[in-house]
Amino acid sequence: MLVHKDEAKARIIEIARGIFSHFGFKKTTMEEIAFATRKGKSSIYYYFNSKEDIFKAVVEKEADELREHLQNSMSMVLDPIEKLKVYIIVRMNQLKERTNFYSALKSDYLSHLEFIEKIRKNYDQEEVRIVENILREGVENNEFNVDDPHLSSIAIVTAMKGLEIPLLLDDEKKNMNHRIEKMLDFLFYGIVRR
Amino acid sequence: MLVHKDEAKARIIEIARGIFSHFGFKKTTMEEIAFATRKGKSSIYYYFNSKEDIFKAVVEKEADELREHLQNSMSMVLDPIEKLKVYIIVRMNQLKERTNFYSALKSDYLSHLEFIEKIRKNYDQEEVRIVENILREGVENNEFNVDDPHLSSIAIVTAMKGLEIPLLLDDEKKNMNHRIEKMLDFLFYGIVRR
DNA sequence: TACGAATCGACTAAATTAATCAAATAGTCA
DNA sequence: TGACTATTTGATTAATTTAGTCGATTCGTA
Repeated sequence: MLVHKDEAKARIIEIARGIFSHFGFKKTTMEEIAFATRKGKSSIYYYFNSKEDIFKAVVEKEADELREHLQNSMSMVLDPIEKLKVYIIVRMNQLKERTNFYSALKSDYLSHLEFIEKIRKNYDQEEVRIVENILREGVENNEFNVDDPHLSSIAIVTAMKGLEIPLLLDDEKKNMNHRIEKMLDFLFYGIVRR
Repeated sequence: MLVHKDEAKARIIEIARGIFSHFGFKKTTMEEIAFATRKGKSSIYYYFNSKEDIFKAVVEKEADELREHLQNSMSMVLDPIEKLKVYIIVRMNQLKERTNFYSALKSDYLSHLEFIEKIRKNYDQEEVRIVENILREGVENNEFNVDDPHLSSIAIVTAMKGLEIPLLLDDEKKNMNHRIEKMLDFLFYGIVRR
């Protein structure tokens, strides 16, 4: 019964993901989620307390998958320079694939909603930590020349955010990899100990 | 002033088309249309009397374009057999390209709304007339073997509608041309005078 | 049968939204 | 300029929509 319930929840999350990704948080109604899951609206509330909760679960699952993908990719690499490179590239490519989802969120220009911001900030902090760890490793290995890893990691993550915008807005996803490589060159030229 | 106003209307129609095509009629709000056109919501009402009116204008424009495309394609062809073939193929391919628009409409399962049905029926009648004319031509040329062109044209249009559904629902657009050809074979084997 | 798990319909309070209107602003031409 | 029209807008409202609740019903199963 416990397992069964979790299965049902997972199914709701997955179906809701599809709807949220197309219509965004605000425009997605509980009734649609219910209808798509072939349940009554009230049944959904048996599994989740609110629309927000479903949305959080969806985003968390999304984040989990991204996280996992990143960890898998990085687990192979030891050298901090390569690690940072892989991290950024994989991250950007994943984002590229998830563009639909994120652009749907943007289309609620309700994005300012507290809890969305909160989720976002949490995830940003996690990213900063990951990058920071890579930087520290690089400093220890004497490969990086960074005096304030924390501040630097914030700068790098911020730079990545900056690259997200043209990625989400434009459809010039083709030049993207090229642009990322450029940025990496620039970044390393300043960071790597010569 | 008159021209200027029409330009503004045309611009609103075009921008609204984009929003409708993504969110469907119901989920699209006047405020969004206004925001996207960089106008106040009330300004939109200066150009259109209602949301319905905007939607009608959008659909009409869409239909006009399809019509024009069909006429262009058919103007080249004289033989009724070829004409019918071209008509069906072009029509289905156009529909394929416009799938986004139509599938957004489906996602309002408010599609039942009277006026959407009405628009649809009007357009269906027009299609029946076109096909009917082609059939009559074919009968006169002694190429077709059809005793009731009107009824037959309804049958053919209905068959095309039948093909629309898998086209809209599935994403197997690849097999589509193949399927259309099959249908045409079947159709002609029964229709063409041997 | 009994008992908890799951579903559902009916309902409400709150939020959203289409449409209106009167007032403000921009544009034009004599 | 000033008078007149075209356009835009903010405030408002009436109607609709929707998130969330609750009590009742059905399902599964032991």
